[in-house]
Amino acid sequence: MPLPQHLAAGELLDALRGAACPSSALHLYSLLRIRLRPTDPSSFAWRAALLALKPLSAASCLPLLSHFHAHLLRSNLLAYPHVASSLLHSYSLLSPSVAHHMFDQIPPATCNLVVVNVMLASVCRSSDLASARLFFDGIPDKDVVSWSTMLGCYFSHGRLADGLAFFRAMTFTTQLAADYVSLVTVLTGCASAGLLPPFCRSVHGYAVRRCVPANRHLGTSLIDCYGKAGRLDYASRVFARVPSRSVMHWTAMICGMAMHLRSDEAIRLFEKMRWQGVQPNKMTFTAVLSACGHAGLVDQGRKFFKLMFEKYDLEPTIHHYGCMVDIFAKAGQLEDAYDVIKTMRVEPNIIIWTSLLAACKRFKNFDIAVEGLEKVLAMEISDENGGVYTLISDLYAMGGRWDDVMKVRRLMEEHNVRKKRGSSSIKAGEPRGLTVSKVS
DNA sequence: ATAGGGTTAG
Repeated sequence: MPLPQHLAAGELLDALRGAACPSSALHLYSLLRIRLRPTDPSSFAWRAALLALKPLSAASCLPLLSHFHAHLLRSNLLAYPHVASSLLHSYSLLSPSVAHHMFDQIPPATCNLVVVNVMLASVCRSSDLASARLFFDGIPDKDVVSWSTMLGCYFSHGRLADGLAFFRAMTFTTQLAADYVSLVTVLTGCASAGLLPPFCRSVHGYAVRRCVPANRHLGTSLIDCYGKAGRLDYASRVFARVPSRSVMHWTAMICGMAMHLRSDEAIRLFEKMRWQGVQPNKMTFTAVLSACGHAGLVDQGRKFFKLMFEKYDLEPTIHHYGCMVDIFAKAGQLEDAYDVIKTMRVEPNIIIWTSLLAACKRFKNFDIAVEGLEKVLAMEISDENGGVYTLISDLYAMGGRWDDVMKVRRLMEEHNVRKKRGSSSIKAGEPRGLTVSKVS
């Protein structure tokens, strides 16, 4: 980047806004500081500080950030809540414990609700649900951001019923109007659980009754939620009423179709979207490739996979490779599936190997399974992937490798014991009084 | 006007 020595303060601000890397941001900021030296920290100065802070949380640059922190403290800019909240936000992305420490140092005059909400989000990301709830309960004048942060925390901890109850408490016991972000949060929670359509309908109804302004995020979430809950009719209705459909709307719709095995409709939608000049993104390709997998459309899948990087210049991710392995594996083309794994440019994960192994079992091919068996056994197998042990042991039995069968059976037993103990200890340790009825 | 919560996948 050329040194913009000649730039005026306003132009430096613009350059700072575009700065992508920490060093260029700090460099521009120091130039700006020289420009601003005669004047005291003004609104102009702290705007610059905010812009310089953004790139500092993008990379892992804790030392740089601490350095900048010291400067902000010296120049008294940290007294501005805007600056303090941004710095806290940057810290919380790099190191939650440092963020916590900084929060304790913030003087009361600076610590407004925005600062507190940033800290709440940090606690939600890095602590357990109980600590987050304790922090939330301690906030005196909660606003809609405090509530939606806590709401998202329930869902990210997999506590769907509690999340929904919390949402109801928010709408019934406070005067706060849910905005589109809180609705997107609750809809995403419903969607990830594949919850029954009534939940989506009641959230949708709330949005209509309370005239929450429709925007593309809300529309996308509604389509996504209805689609995943299996109400493709409702999803289509929302989709049809979107004035200018973005790639996110299309993708949510295609995904819903793919998920409920309406593969030909998913593919038709995909082609229609392209025909209307909308550029598919990585998610769109994941959705359409999974549709091909479900329907056993090998050639279509191959075609779309090629299209993705040849026409749209998108680098395949592990999800796309996973879809391709699935497409070949389900069709019994085990060599092709194995070939994808061997040539892919990402490290294959347990899902991908499992997909191949399941097909090897179904099509009785031990030779192709051998490498996968060893790879999977070398991986960390989480409780939710526990079923893979049975698959592995069945495959070894199929190959006549009885020593390995015994070895896996032993691993399985250890795994089961650990699993049982683990889940019971979590239940016992869980705080009880943490229900929404406590919310005033 | 400027800071904080959400973003689709197997």
